[in-house]
Amino acid sequence: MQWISNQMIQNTARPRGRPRNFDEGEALEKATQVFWSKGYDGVTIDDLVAGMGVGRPSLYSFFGDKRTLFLRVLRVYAERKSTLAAQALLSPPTLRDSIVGFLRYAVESATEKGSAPGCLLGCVAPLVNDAEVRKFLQKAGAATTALVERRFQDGINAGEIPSDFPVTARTSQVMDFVRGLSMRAVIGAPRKTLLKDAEEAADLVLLPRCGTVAPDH
Amino acid sequence: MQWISNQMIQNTARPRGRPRNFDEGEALEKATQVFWSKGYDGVTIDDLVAGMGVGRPSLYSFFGDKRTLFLRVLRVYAERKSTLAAQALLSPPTLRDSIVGFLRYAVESATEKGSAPGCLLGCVAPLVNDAEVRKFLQKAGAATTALVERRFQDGINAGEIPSDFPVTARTSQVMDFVRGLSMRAVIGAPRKTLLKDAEEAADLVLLPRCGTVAPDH
DNA sequence: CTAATTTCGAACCATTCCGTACAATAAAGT
DNA sequence: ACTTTATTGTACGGAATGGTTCGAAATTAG
Repeated sequence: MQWISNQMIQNTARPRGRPRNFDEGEALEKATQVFWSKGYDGVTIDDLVAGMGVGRPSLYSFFGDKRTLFLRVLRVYAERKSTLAAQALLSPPTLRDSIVGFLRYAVESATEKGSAPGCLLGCVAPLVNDAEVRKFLQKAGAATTALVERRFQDGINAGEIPSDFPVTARTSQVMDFVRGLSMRAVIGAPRKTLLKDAEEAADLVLLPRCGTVAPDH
Repeated sequence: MQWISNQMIQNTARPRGRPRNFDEGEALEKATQVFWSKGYDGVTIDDLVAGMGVGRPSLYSFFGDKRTLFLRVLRVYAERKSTLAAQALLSPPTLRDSIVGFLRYAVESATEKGSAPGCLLGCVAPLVNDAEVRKFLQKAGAATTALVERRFQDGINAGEIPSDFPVTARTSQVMDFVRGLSMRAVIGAPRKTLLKDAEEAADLVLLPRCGTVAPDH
């Protein structure tokens, strides 16, 4: 009975020919770092070859050209990041901790040691002059925006904020803060500063409407 | 006495040899557009030659290489923009109009028809991997931050906001909104949306401290 | 009109870069 | 062992790119 063992016990049914010299996931991870640190237009194929540890012909045959690879990188990056963001946003019991956690996560991932500063989705991809990339970014942005908005709604339902809380406005403000904090990370703002500002931003967007400042005289 | 007329009446003392075929200021303006629309790494010398209307050897002899030209473009762009931003910020009599005007200007210049979306300083320059560029951006950012902060202080002195108004926090929040709104312009958000959000952002940052939302249960 | 000065435009060269072709290699199937 | 299949590494041809050279053009000084 041991003749099928390979396919049955493990899922490692060795394909057929010479085995690959790289792990697809790791290679994509490396590619992410390359694009992230050098920007789309700044990377050459040789950068990717060197950074991914994949031979040039293999790169083309498995990942296509630069644009195709970038779109794929973008998708897996967005997938992972969106998961973690949702986790940071939906795990805490209180609304304030959710918003703080969400913004803190944005800052932490934008100032991670060993990665490039900023955010691939929020800072570098927007500058790629490509309709499909733009479309993807709009879609991804709308998705996380919806997530934040829902969290605010839950906060209303839980009575943490009044029912007349301006949810949509505050939601896009949270998103703008994410963008602003990420961009500041890119130009070298220290993590500590950004973390403090993230907290203060959360406090701000949670402020209840209490009568606009008097626009008198 | 008419032999000095050229130098005295006009300031057009024709240098000596063949006259230039381009206006330096206009050429820099065109270069700005090129960098702005294609990003630093995305532009080639030929792009600049085509976009500026300056021959390739002239470009090198008058503006140096790409990096040098970019730094110069950055400086004149920052100069102009900072002037207009200060004007938008300091002209209105009320604090609210100042903040609204400031954010509106950011949105309008980031969604100008005929120019690339976003902001050369806020969106494309940060991605340039260059120490001098980064330093310049930090300096420019600090300068406009100081401008906003001073406007808040004036608002306190004028009694428009309470004296315990958290000036520094709100200032960096205004700056983050500028960045966020600009980035959204880059990914294609319509001007109308951004203008509305700018106004709401101004309302938010002007909100007086009125007790944080209860972090109970 | 001639000489001197400055800029322009075409062309050029070396380098980088992209995408692919081809033979060598490493495995599985028979 | 021999064939088949799949991947790797070298290496290549063509295109693009960066920076410069050089003669022609345009203008002023004498």
